[in-house]
Amino acid sequence: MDMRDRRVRRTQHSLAKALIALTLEKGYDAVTIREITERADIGYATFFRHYRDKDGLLKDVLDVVLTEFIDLLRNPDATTTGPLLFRYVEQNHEVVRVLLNSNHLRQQLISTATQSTIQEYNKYPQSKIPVEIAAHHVVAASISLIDWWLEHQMPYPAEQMGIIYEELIVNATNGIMFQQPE
Amino acid sequence: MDMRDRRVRRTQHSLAKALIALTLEKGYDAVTIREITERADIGYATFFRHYRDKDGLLKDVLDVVLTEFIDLLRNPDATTTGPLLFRYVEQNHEVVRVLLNSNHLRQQLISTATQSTIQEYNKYPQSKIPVEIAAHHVVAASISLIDWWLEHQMPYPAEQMGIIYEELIVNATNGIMFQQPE
DNA sequence: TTTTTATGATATAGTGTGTCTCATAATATA
DNA sequence: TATATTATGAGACACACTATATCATAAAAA
Repeated sequence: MDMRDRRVRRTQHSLAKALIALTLEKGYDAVTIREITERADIGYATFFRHYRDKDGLLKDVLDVVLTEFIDLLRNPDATTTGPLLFRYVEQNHEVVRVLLNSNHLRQQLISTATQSTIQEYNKYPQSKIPVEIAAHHVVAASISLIDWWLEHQMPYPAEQMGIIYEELIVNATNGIMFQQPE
Repeated sequence: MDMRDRRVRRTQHSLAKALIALTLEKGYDAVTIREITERADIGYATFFRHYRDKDGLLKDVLDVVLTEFIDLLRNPDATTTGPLLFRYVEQNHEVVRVLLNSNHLRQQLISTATQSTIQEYNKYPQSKIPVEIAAHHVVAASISLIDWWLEHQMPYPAEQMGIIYEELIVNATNGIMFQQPE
């Protein structure tokens, strides 16, 4: 499919917008391809000329955000600040909600970011707690916190959530992992 | 359906075992009712004489474990010890894996246990971090840790996981929530 | 042994997926 | 602008799964 063709861009854009809207309304699993094409006002068969199945469309929609998001979640030391992370989530809140609603992509996000964090932790002295567990804990807890925030209609500002994130997750874990170096 | 009838007990038990086995093999969502009845060697139509749908069977299978599990997850202060929690998970690891594999029941577990934990936290002095956030953090992180342990074939003994749970989650969070009372 | 009832087998209607074909309209290109 | 290209819409189709209904039979309770 030639993305320079205006029709192709229009079709894929309509399908993407419909998937996001429907997923926010009733959850990813409950959305059917028929509904997507009806909402997008696109022929049913046309869907399969662009994507293998529903997951194919989802992957395409979230490709960019998934990469950026993983970058923000790795290195939970000094590289990324909490407020930065939560401002990003706020700006992309619809797409991030769709992302976290998908079991498969959520797990992919966690395992990729965990691997990065393990590398980061291995640079520093060890602790009683296995690095793989601490890394998974930090990443999974971060996603849980973001998920809670989005599912509760973002009741606190992004700056405050960023500070809470740093205290409750980053500092709390680092305090246990890297206790007084001498 | 009369549970005193031997045939009823046999049918429901076969369906339950088949659901657990198939879910562990390929994930809950991928399991069809046809597969369940074939694996259980039960007529397809018979399934619906006992359960409305797949979720109905799942609910029945996990009813007891869900209740016990919620009790173990609430009150993360002194009532439940980490080793006790992880020994329980170990003894019921197959059913717990099925439980955590279901989006719906996982969320129900988190929100119920979170509510209990909020009550517990409200007995003590406040902190900069909202109680609802801290409670959700503790519960969600506990489940993430358990999930990691089960999905990695329980590489560490339950006792050690219990200690890690207390350090990484309970103590770390309480240390931030209830900093020196004087 | 007799009565009750859960089960198996089968048919059926409804819904969603994924593929295919053909006429048409939108687009790119010369 | 004219022409060739190609994405689209509409419809038919095979397939899989859900959910319900019926009836003879086997298993259980009484």
